[in-house]
Amino acid sequence: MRLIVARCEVTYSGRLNAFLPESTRLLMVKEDGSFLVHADAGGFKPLNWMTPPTVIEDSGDLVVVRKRAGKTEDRLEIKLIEVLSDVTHDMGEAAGLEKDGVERDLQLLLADDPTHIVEGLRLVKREWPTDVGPVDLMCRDEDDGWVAVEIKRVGTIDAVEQLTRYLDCIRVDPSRADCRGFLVAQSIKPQAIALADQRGIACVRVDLAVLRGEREPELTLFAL
Amino acid sequence: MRLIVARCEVTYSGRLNAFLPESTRLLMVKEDGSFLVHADAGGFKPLNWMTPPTVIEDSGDLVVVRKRAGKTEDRLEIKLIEVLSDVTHDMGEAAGLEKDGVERDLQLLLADDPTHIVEGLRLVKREWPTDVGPVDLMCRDEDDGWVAVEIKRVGTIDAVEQLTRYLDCIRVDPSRADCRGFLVAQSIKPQAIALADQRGIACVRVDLAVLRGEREPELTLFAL
DNA sequence: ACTTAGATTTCGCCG
DNA sequence: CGGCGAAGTCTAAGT
Repeated sequence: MRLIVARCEVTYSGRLNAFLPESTRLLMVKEDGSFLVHADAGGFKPLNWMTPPTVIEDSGDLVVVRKRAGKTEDRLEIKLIEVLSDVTHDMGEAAGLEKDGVERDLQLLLADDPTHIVEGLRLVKREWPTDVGPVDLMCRDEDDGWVAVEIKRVGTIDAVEQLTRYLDCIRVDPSRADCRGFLVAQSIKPQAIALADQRGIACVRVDLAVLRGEREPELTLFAL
Repeated sequence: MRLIVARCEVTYSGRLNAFLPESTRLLMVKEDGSFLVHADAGGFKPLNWMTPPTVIEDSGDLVVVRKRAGKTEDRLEIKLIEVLSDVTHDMGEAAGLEKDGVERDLQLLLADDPTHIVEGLRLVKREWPTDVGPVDLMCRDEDDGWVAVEIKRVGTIDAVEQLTRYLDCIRVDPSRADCRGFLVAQSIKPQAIALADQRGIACVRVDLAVLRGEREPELTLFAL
């Protein structure tokens, strides 16, 4: 990885056009061809960047990063006015990132015990296929009625649209014409709830810690 | 900006949990409290990060970055195994980024001259409000018929869904029951065109350079 | 190669 | 402050 700290001007042309006037910034050149321009503020996002594959030309006072993007070309030009530092470090190969708590984990926990969604619910199949994509969970309720469940970390209007498409598909089969829909998420947006109501889709909020049994539900009615 | 190159382990807990085993990485501490962990590959996204406001504690062999996130706390722990480099640069104040060519620019240009969408079209209002969000442009055609226009940089199936929701809402008013829908974009996906056709929504491709009058339309029929 | 859906999405605007 | 929509979104997976 090469790290250059320099006063510079940056011009980007490609999917849009952008210009950065003279200032001191960090230029990062990764081993895989990634190129990033970072300011000393502004959170995790670079001011400008280019993802691999790139071609980088460095003529000393001008760095040009290019990439083929369809029929046109993405181009990043950095005019170096004063280089304050220019070092290269060998970092070896990267080690993998292990994550836990994303949508897939929610789905596995709920598949393991669908009663967290609604009492008496039983899993028929995870990733139940339809013509327009797989339903996260297909279940049966206490009365043996079909229930299609869409799981999200954050429930938005798009999730309701997605579940609606599935239900349209599922209900074509007369034996599943009465299939109900559930949107299950850690948090659900008001507009999603409104649209779900319109379409007769139920919304359920779940808590990751409760699903794991690390914490008791806040409300336990008539616990026996 | 402080730049540390070190062999380290990283643990994140917050919205999810994540762990990075020992490897050499770049730790970036920005003046505004942003903290980033970059590998020597993987594009513009850091492996781990935290956006301001943060509290950073550095005990020499352990760096802890903390942030209040609602009722819980986000926490990033970096166990330093070997520090290869640790330098700080003063970068002064940041200079603003100027962008051009995003959806907003398209919308302004088309609002200024809707005839680029279809001959004879006149603007009634930009960001015309409905119950499910604002329509980009509400117009009238040559015969005084209502026309709702959705503008995107890239027209996808989602854009058609969005415009459909708007139209459902708009057409509730009997005086606008015949309102037509237009999807206008620099490029439109084949599937979006197919769905739009099904729903009687027209698709129009526009060119940023043409809108600006920098270039003539490729096809001029019977130009007078 | 193209499309779909997730992401600690982030970011900016507007209420 | 929260909701909502755009983003040079990026990225991984499926087709």
